[in-house]
Amino acid sequence: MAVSFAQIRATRDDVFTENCPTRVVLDHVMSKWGVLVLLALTDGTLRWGELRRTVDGISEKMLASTLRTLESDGIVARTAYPEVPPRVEYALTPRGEQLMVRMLPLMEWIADEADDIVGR
Amino acid sequence: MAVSFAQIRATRDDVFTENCPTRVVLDHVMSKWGVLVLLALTDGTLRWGELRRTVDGISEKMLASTLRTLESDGIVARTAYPEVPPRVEYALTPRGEQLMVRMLPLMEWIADEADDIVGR
DNA sequence: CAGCATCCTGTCAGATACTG
DNA sequence: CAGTATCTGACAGGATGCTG
Repeated sequence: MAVSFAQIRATRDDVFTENCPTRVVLDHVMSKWGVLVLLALTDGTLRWGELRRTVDGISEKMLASTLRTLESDGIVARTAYPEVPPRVEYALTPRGEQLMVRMLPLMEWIADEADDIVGR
Repeated sequence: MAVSFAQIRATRDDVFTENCPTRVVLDHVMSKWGVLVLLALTDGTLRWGELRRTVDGISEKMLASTLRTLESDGIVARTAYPEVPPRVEYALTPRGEQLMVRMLPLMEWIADEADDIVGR
């Protein structure tokens, strides 16, 4: 295995402690809707309505709160154009891209194995 | 970027659809306690009590249900020894190790960036 | 020691309606 | 179009007590 957990723990010993920053980021980024929104943005900028349609089943409320969280974490960038009708675009920031580079192999594996795991 | 989301989507077009296997596995594996338990098991077998102490803040109920889910997904293996007092050990299965190989780089990045993201 | 059964509660998330 | 506001129910999750 390329990197062991002990290695992570060596540089940061509070990964398992409640209320440590790692857990907070973990909850934002690995949340049910968080991953799906990030995944949707991986291939490029999307508008609010496109996101809503792409992430099947997400409510407006959850989309809004997910986007706000990811934006305040500096993972997603929001750009509003002063037009009528309004146009707002969402994209990954450089930090968000760094994140997705690491998350995509994981997603790819899950997508491949899912049928076997759930058992169909 | 090594792998794009479009690439995943090409082999599996239902990633964004509700109630598809991918979403189920995603919910199990990326759940709040799921990741932490998996992380704890990455460096080797642990007993129930060790897991409980390692994953700070987890309740017995959540530990039990998390382990049952991961076991039924074939990601974690449970071994009970017929002794008094009872001894039960949990370890990653080969499938679980495959998963963690892909999750560790992500965890490492999150652990590194967490302080910056949360802003301390 | 390693759990399960039960009860209880707070939060999250869905539905609906409204607005700049 | 891109949201916000409010209400409500469901369920995640905690506390407690018990058992093989």
